[in-house]
Amino acid sequence: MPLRILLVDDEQELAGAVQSVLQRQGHVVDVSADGLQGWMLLSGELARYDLAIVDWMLPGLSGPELCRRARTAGLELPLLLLTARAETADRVEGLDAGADDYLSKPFAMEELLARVRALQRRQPSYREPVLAVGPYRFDPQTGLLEVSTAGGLVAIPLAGKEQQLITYFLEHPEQIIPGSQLRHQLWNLQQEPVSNVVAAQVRLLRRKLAAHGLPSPIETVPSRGYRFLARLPGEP
Amino acid sequence: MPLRILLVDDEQELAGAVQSVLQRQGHVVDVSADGLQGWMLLSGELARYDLAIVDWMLPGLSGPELCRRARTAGLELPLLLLTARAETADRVEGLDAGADDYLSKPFAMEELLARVRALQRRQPSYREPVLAVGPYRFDPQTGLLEVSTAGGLVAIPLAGKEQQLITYFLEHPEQIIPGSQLRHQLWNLQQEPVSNVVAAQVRLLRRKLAAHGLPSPIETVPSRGYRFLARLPGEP
DNA sequence: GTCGCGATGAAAAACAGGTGAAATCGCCTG
DNA sequence: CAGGCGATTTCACCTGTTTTTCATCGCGAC
Repeated sequence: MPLRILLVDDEQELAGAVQSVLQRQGHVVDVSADGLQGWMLLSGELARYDLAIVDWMLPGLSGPELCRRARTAGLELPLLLLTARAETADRVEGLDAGADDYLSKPFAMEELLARVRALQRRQPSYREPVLAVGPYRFDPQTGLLEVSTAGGLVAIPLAGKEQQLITYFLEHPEQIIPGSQLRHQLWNLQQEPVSNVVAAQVRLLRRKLAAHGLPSPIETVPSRGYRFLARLPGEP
Repeated sequence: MPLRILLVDDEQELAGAVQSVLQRQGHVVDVSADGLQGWMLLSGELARYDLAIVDWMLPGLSGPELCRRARTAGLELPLLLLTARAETADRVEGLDAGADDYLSKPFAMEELLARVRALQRRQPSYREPVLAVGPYRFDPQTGLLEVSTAGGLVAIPLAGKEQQLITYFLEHPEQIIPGSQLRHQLWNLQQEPVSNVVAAQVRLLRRKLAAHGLPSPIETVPSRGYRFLARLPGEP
């Protein structure tokens, strides 16, 4: 439910406000003030974004151009263009460039949020599938993690961040995931590296599982990261 | 996983900070304050770099020019350009010059780290192959060194530096490797010569193998260096 | 012998993560 | 609006491991 959002806008003040509003909604937001840099972030492997909000006028690379590039590169995420102009001609150009929606400044935050919600719902990627790996099954709809053990099925309600965390783990089972990577995807870039949020959150998740009598599927690989084991101790 | 990085930047303070942050990530970093010297290091045989981070404005040789030279010389390592905020207009030039990514100053360290990670992942050489020589097999993914002996297969988990060391040995089997070379590749240049880190680390590795009942494949060639023997004593 | 280089063991330093308690935050309720 | 509540983050501290240093030793070459 929380989205990984890229905001590309060079107007400091507005960008800051939008970022904070979106974050308040629980989303994780990166901000770039430059078109080219925004493109880098979008096309790079830094994080996988669920949505990009792009200003029309940008240094480095214009908004529509950015959209065009994104589409050319085969990126399918929803793109929302911001512009000061309301001309129909512009609108058409923006949509032609691959944007999914369009919002003219000034706009009410409420409207932005509404569009974000709409895009999120409408877009191809609105499948929030149930994630299942080994004995673990997480349903984002209910926020319930179900684990099938020898003794039967255990269902554990997870809190927000715990859900995000387990989602990431279930999407990358058996892989060693550096803590820094988790920090990027679940929290955001441009953040002080001095924080043990990840360790803390991992601990909460482990503890919650333990509270239900389950062994932790999250293994710590010293100095490399964490690994989610797709099987309960005691299976092939 | 740890990279050999060249940082070319003439701003003392920034360079120092970046270096220390990168080192804290386990990377090995050389710093050059001069474009020409940077080029020397990059093109020289002293060390093989996995990544170069180059400032745009440099004495001796400009950042883009350095990139161009590197590409012309057929070097394929990822190049990351640092630019000042104002130079937005000519960023394209940087990319044209062969840079893979760029970052505008000032930037958050966290973002630099993220990009470094991304480049590392994105670049052509993202296959971290399993190294195998004779009876030795090292899987960087798991950090496990597997040795097939007469009695079966022994798997030994290795710590960070041990992994780097064994990697280097497995990449240069049967060759006499001067200690100084190891010090360059695994620690860094411009370091006090008064240190026996290499000997100490070699010893730790030998000891760990011995603890698992294996004879040491690392032979000391007095006053010349070390040699990794690709066979267990008792084979042709 | 003694020089130089590397080996050694012990100790120190640096580090990564884990932990519990406490602070903070957003949100709901009275 | 205050108070409460759970979720999340921070803090200070602890622990085990890894890495480096130090002092010393051994050995072969001169």
